[in-house]
Amino acid sequence: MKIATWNVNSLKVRLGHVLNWLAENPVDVLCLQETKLTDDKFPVAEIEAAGYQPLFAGQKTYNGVALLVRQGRVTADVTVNIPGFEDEQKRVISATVDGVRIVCAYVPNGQAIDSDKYQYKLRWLAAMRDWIADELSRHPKLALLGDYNIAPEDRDVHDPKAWEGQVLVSVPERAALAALQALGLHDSFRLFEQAEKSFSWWDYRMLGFRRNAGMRIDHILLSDALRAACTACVIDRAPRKLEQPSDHTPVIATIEG
DNA sequence: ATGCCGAAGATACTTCGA
Repeated sequence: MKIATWNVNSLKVRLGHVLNWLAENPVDVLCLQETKLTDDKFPVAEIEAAGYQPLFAGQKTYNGVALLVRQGRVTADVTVNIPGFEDEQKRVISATVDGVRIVCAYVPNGQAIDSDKYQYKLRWLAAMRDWIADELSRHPKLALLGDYNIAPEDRDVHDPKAWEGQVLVSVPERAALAALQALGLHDSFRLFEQAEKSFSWWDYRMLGFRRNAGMRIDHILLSDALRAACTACVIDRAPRKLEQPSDHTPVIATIEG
């Protein structure tokens, strides 16, 4: 089984990239973030024609998440957002696919340490932790994929000095990510030998991609059972080189069995 | 160089992203 995550920064603009990528990379599940589409605008026909079943929860302008599940996979128990956590913003969609619990998450950005949005980010992450603890008790095979808006370590940041103490790397955010991992979730990317300065997002400004001035903020966390079966995790930089790219690029994990 | 780029709602700019 191959599972992937990609913040597309508008599915309307990036639909062609997504369809081309799926043709080249026929993963079993692709998790999308920042679709920025209300559900009535979701390109259902195009996704189905590409051989995928779409599950989605969107809103106008901001956020929006989707799961594209390869046709033939058995899908059950679709959940939108974090149960019990009141939230207008559409940031989570989950489903059980061939017995694996897939959680697709778009973690709040946080904007700045002194902003309300940062407090919301920390509250959101605490609610996510509590809910995932519950989910793990029901689903030993669980993968939490998405745009975490957190760089776990300094080696995941192009210029740690410049970013020190800022949003995406601050101590409370990293502690919130560590609290998720303490439930028994593992950063699949770090299970394997990886190139230095491996990133999943680059700023559109200041020639970020050309200078490889990026961050690794898109992650695939795997439960113990899935970690044991994981044979690879890679970042695919190719879509970031296309015309009119998303600022994020896909991350893919391979799980045997 | 966070006044930079890009998307979206709107229609002259603003908000937000990371």
